[in-house]
Amino acid sequence: MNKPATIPLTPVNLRTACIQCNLRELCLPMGLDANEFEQIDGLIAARKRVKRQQHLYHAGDPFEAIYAIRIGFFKTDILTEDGRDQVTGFQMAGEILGLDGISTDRHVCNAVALEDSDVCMIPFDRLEDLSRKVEPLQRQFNRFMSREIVREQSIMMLLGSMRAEERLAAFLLNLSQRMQLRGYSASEFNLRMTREEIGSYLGLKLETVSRAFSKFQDEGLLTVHQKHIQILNSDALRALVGRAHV
Amino acid sequence: MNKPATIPLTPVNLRTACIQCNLRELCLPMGLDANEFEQIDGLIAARKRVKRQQHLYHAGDPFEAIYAIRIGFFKTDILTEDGRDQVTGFQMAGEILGLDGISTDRHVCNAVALEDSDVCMIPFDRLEDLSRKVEPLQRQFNRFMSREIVREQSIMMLLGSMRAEERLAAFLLNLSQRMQLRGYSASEFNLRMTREEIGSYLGLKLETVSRAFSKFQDEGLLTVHQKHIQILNSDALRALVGRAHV
DNA sequence: TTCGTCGCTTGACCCGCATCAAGCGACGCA
DNA sequence: TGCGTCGCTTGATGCGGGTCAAGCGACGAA
Repeated sequence: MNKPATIPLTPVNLRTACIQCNLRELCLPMGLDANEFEQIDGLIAARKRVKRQQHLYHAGDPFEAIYAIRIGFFKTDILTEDGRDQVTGFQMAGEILGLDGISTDRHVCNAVALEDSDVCMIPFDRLEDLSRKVEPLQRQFNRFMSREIVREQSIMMLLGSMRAEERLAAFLLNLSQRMQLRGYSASEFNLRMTREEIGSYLGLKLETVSRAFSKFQDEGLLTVHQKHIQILNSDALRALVGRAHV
Repeated sequence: MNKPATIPLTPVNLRTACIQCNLRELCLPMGLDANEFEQIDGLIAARKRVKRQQHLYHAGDPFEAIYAIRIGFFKTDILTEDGRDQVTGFQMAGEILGLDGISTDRHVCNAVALEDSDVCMIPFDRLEDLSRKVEPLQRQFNRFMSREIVREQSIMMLLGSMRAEERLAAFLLNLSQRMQLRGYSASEFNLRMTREEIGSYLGLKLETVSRAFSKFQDEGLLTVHQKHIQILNSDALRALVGRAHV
């Protein structure tokens, strides 16, 4: 459990952190008006750079803040003492890390950058204070929490009732959609995670993930070259996910 | 999709709803002091009786309130149009239903009573208003949301990395612990749900659940008679859940 | 009391995915 | 430029749990 060296803080003009951020329509302050933006001034305490493979926080660390991703890509995972390990999510720009720490005042997961990343640190007590004053912020925050609950429910559905290829198809479509939301191509992108991490997230072994990729490629649904994915037939992927079980 | 008749409202002295409730140390107002209890007066808009097999709400219904269970037992499930169906949780007294509806203003799950039940309806806008005034209520509510996130993460772990018997053992231990928290026996209780519902929750078929019960019984870990469970060796169950995968 | 239904148990069989194993290409480092 | 490592692919084999099927006991209705 060797923790990384202290993460350097980046000095920025935090008074305008959110207003100038081009993610504000995806992120926590989504939908706030100019006046409300003034009020949430000071929500961001710091920016942190997290290099690839570095931890943003560890399971068990005291919970003090949540983090909004400005740039980069993360995974969260849980490693139990008996060696069971599971990726619980992949997060990209505009998404929030650390919500699971609120319940026990300690982080439950590890958060690890899968590429060099940049996050906004939002001290939780400050967020609570502001949420009591700025109603739309309170509402947005509640929605983000609820959205996380819904997201996890859909993973439960996936793990509980889909077979390997359906899971991978669902995973790819989800990634594709989130890339598109951020202005990237929905059909062509680079995976940031390994086959093993995908498998861990989907409840599969890496070999099964690899085989499913190959099968999709053989069937002309997509092309894979290492981490580069090009989706050729997203309808077929959707059909896979949506098809009823006999 | 035949909806049940309107659920009858029970007239009660709602001004003292929480103060007089013996679940207040498990439920949302957990930890509030006398003064704060005064302030959250009016949080409960109504009580609802929900008879066994009746829906409290359906997936797709507009989200207006969350519900605190006073008496009874519920399941939540999702039924997708392609016939995939999954139980996403079982809820008992003091627990909160409906948090997943916040994100989209519509309920995502169905909530069905598995025995005659009694819930407190908490209109969500009223809760948001009060949360802005009563800081400990805000904190408790955030903790409940986060706790739901953590609960679902543990189900993800279970579905992603445990085998059938481990899943059932984890499920029984969890039930047992929650029974105990509510003053019931940890070692002897009646299941409210069918084998099929257990299986759906655990990502297994009902036959597999049944076989695992029989195996546990053969090994002397517990006795099963229909829905009546007596746990004889909870350490062995814990060992099953905790054991490392080779 | 009888009958029908529902939930559960148990057996037989089979399939999807895990497991084990070998090999290969990309990449980083000496 | 060569070598080691890491991530990935692919094949062979086995097993856990899904599927199909039969039967039974508890319970409710007539």
